[in-house]
Amino acid sequence: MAIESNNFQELISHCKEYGYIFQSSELYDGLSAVYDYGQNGSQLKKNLRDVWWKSMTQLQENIVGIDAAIFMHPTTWKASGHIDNFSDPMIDNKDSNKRYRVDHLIENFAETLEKNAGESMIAEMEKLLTSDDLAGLKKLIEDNKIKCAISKTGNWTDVRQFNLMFSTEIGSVAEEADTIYLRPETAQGIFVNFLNVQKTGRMKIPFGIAQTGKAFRNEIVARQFIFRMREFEQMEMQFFIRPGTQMKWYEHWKKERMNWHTSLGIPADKLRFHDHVKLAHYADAAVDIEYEFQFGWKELEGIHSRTDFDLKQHQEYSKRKIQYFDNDLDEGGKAYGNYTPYVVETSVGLDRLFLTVMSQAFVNEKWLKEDGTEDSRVVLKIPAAIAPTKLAILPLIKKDGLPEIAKVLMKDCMNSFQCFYEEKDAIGKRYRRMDAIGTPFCVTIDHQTKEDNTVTIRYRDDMKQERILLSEVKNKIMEKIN
RNA sequence: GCGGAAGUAGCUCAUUUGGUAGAGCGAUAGCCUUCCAAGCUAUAGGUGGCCAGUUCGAGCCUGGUCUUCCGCUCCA
Repeated sequence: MAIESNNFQELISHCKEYGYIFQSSELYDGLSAVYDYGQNGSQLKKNLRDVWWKSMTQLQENIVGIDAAIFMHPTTWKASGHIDNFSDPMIDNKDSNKRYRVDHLIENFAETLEKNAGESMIAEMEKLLTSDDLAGLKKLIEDNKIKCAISKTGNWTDVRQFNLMFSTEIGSVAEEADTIYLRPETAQGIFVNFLNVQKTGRMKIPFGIAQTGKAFRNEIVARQFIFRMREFEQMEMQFFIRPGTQMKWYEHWKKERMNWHTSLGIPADKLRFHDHVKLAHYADAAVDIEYEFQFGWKELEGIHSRTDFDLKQHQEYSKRKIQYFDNDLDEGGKAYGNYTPYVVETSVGLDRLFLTVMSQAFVNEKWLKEDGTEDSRVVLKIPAAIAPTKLAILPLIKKDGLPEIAKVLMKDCMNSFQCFYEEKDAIGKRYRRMDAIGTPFCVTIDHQTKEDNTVTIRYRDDMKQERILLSEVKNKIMEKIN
């Protein structure tokens, strides 16, 4: 993969230098793969979340939002399959230092055997996996003389268990405390609330439940800045539908979600669908919307047809009936009656969306001035609707009554959108600072303002300026950010 | 987690074989300035990532550790 690491490095530095993203606990040398959002980053992130929330709830007749807790009953994760499937036994080859998932290693080997021998080996492996017999798995590998593909040796470490879920205790008395997990995905908070929302909201299928929130995964390796973090935020929506209609809705949401990303200003040629070849245990169709980051095409959002797997699992583990009674009539004139709804999920990583927007917005511009010398600026061309600060209000100089006029405008605008006031330094320098944090509009108050009540409005993207009435500033900005 | 590389001021870097750290930019305060960074003055800011060891003496040598980057690996 071609890596333009310089550009990506510049973006990471820029994020820190201009208050977008800091490494967590940097004062204490940082915590690996955990990041904090700074004064500008937190506002951008909030704006992205708000835009998503509005598009998925307010603008949808049949989708409502919830905010489920991060802590959930431990049985949730048994039902969802995370306790069994979210932890993988791994083994390392000591000579090549290559690490394998034990099940992949054995499966690949079994495929090279005759049919019967291979199948009995898989069966043996399944038994050992189910009983968490790590020593037995190692013995199986050694007895069959399974070799590392790179070093060609059988010099293996012990089999070790990697659990991707973080655990902690609930209850302050240690002996009586129960182990609970930090949710590795937000989806289960929706599934366990399906009946609550459906009944109290009198929701009729098809309908959706949306939520945003933190999820936690103890990744073995977490890299690429905020692309893969141990603590991250998901924005997801579970759409509950009549069984048999899943492909229709799957296609519907594929289209909707792709359109949403392009409406955010992400160019279509930097986005693509990537179908999952190997499906997760719950899905009958799955696709990723990928963005072309500097480090390659990577998943931004997942759209999954999850069937009725999750609701059925929770029904089984909770021993409560999770069904929907559908009064609509089918083609034969009969009510559809009771069934477990199918689910189509859309799930986007907020942090990844943030990184996408920043990657797209970050531009290092260079050009020649009239006298032939080079000029440059670093600018974040963040769409005005989501930019952290919308308007900078700048008195040309800090005397002659100009700051007073500027402060009146500031007071008038700050209730409607994020403003920033600055009277220090030359005007060009202030423009550059606003470019660097992505402020789309600057308004400069000068001496002419005192005569005819006009100001200069300067646009970030093309650096063009125009003269407008002071009284029009607020409405003009409101127009541009909506 | 394994292998490789790196870590000096907010940023970019310097400090020629070990002798107790400097610059530019930036920041802050003031002056000057009527529209695209680079006019003047002053000030602040570093226990050289952290902890040990060797040495009379360590930013520089050794070990450990933390973090970052690259490769492997993993990714519901």
